[in-house]
Amino acid sequence: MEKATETRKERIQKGIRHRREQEKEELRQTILKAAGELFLDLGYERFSMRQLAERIGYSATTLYLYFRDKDDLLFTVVGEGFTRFEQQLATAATSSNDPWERLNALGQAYVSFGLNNPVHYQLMFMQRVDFLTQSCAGEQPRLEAFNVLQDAVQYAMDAGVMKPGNAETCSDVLWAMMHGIVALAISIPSFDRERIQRLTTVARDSILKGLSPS
Amino acid sequence: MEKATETRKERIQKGIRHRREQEKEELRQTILKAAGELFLDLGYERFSMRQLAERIGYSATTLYLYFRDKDDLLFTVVGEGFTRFEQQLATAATSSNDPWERLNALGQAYVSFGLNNPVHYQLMFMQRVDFLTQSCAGEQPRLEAFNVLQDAVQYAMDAGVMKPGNAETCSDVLWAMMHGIVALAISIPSFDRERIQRLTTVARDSILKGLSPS
Amino acid sequence: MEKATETRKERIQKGIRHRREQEKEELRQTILKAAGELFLDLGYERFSMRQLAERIGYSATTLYLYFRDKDDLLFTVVGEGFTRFEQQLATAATSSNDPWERLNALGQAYVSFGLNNPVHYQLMFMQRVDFLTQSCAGEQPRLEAFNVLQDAVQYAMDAGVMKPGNAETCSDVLWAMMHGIVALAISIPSFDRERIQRLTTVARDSILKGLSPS
Amino acid sequence: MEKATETRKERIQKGIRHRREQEKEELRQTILKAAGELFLDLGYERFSMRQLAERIGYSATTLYLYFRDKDDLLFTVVGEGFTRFEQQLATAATSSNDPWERLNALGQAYVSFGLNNPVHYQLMFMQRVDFLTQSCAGEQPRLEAFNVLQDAVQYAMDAGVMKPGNAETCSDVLWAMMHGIVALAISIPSFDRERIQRLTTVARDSILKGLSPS
DNA sequence: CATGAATGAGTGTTCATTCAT
DNA sequence: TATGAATGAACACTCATTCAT
Repeated sequence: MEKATETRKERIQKGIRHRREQEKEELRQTILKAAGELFLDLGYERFSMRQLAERIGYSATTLYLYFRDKDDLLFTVVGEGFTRFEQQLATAATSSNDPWERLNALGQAYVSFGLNNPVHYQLMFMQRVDFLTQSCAGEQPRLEAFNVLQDAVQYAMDAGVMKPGNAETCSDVLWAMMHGIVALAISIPSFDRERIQRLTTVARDSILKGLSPS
Repeated sequence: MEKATETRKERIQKGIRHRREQEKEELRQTILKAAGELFLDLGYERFSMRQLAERIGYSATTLYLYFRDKDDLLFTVVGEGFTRFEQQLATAATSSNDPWERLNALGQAYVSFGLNNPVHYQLMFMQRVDFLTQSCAGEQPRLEAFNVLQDAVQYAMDAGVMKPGNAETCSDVLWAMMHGIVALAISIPSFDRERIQRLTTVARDSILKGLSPS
Repeated sequence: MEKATETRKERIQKGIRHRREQEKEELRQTILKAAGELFLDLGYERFSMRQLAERIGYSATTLYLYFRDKDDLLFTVVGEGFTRFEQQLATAATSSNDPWERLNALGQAYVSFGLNNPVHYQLMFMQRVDFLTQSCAGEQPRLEAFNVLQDAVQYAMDAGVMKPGNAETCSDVLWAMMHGIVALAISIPSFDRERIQRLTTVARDSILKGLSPS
Repeated sequence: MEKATETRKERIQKGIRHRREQEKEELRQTILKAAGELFLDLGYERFSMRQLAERIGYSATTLYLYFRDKDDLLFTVVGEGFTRFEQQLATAATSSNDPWERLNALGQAYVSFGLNNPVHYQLMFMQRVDFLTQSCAGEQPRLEAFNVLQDAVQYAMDAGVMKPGNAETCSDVLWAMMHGIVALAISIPSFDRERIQRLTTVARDSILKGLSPS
């Protein structure tokens, strides 16, 4: 009977623990979400822990229960962005077996991610590039996300639809093109949606044609 | 003799005045140089007048003898960069009458400027784009520097060596390509000199081929 | 029993909360008191938050937990003074139905307030008169405190014990007399208690006699 | 002949010296005048040596050739005010042999000085009373300026037109009345010229009547 | 006589962070 | 778990003042 009681207690405790963890995770997500919005509102430099706390209705101290310090919070936000980024690239990379279509999908995914997540994109590729290059403890370097691009290039070369050459270099060209587009779109107000659309289209056609075997 | 003496005095005073102005100008340049580096190290917001002062070995107060405030200092740094940038683009734009060579020269000039002046480039195009878009008092908007690029594109289209289309869009494609190259080169350490060299070469060949009439 | 325990907990928590609020209020009052003294010592502009902090043995940052900024702090100090001032005048104004006694009581109250609260008086009427004239948000202008004086004058005129005339002007005369006495008493050390006493007595007798119907 | 030559030299030097002293004195006066205006424009606290220098077109350093420091300059400005103040009171004190007219003239002179020289009056009697009470080296204390007032009161008492009593106290009453009027006029915007005029008239009539023998 | 260059001390204010509860 | 209280460090900027020339 004692055993049973203990089991029951355990079960209850387990349940409580589970609920608590869930609640904790929920607040954590709330913080991360609000942090992203605040970055968007105030820009990277003006972002402050106090304002973040005020926005979510908790005390500033509470934030430190979930993140070691400001950089830890920031790193997590960026990390989240990378995860989504990698997922979307990976999805695009497997969307088609046609080499051109695959590359096209990758480009589309890249630019879309940048335009739809300007805050994260800026943090990841423009303001805190250090997070990109120095991998966090125990994880693969974030830079490897671009292997899928290089693989797709190699795939296209092997298939003979792209003129042969250094796959890394070709991949770099594509990356530079995409990054240039997103960076300009994010930074410069006069690049409105339509101008970006035209730019993207012509860039894609040109670059693909340029990389085709002559 | 009195006259002569006075003349000598005058000459001496002139010399002194000249030396003083020169010293003043030297310190001004020292400040600007150090400011650029510090801006690059820390970003705009974290850049601090005190740190700058300490770095050049002067008191913080002294900085205000040379620049009205932080923004004035930054604006001057960026402004200098723009002036050099525009000059180099303009030189490139008149270097040849052959449309392709002209575009090529422009691209070369753009990328070279970025690689040789990473501090200014980041400030101009990556961190304080607001200075690019909102022209300073009484001057043309800095954005017009890119008219030379668009003009060169139009020139190539008119000459029939580039496939016809929207000159602005084609110019945007070139700009995005160049900006992407420079931005990656500046931000990401693994982009060493040779990798950039290969990237630049392939990018130029591809993009020009891609924009040629089919 | 559980219930009882909870109740006890609650009572304790309530007590703690109460004590905290009390401590907080105490520090607030400490700040206000020290601020008044420092304002008086240094004048408004030379008054500094840092010096105040040092004087009360707290860090400067702490002050901002209790007052939004320097002006808020000052405004609170002055506002407190006004409240007490108005109360004392109001009490005096209702102390008697005899017109002369009422005026006398008002004068007594005014001068007493000034002599007993030199810090507040100086802030209110000598250094930050702007707070007097421009009413704070949503409140009546502080200047209306003097309506009681003018009313008492009108009351005396209506009763025929004061020679008829412009009530505002007569009220101004009384105000000027009282303000002059307090200002000299506060500012000039050689005006000791006895000299002030003699001055006040003669001033009262003279001014009342002077305002009587001939 | 040598002697004559020397005499001539001396005369010339004397002349030069004289001219120099004159120029020096002129600049000194220029500074003092500008200082007064700047006090009026900015108020006592915001007054700054740099702005004063800029206003007169000299370098800030130059001010220190004429005044030891800011307080010295301030003291001189106040001292000038006192000199004018004393002169005007003295003139009024000798304007008539009729006791009432003399007192009246003194009151008029006092209030006029305050209204016409609000900057100096504020410095002298409201903001830097320390200059009033602590006499500067080798001079009589400024407070003695009020002896003329007390003498006039005594004169009136001796003549039997003012009710007998303590001359100092009666003088204090008059001073308080006058100071109150000027202080309110200077500090409170709603005291416009006409209101002050009415106030002054009634105050004079009342106080004089009040002080008359019953 | 006059000044340009320079500075230390100080201002109000915000920040990330800690600690006791 | 959450927080209120508190703080040291830093920020941009202004001031009165000095010193060599």
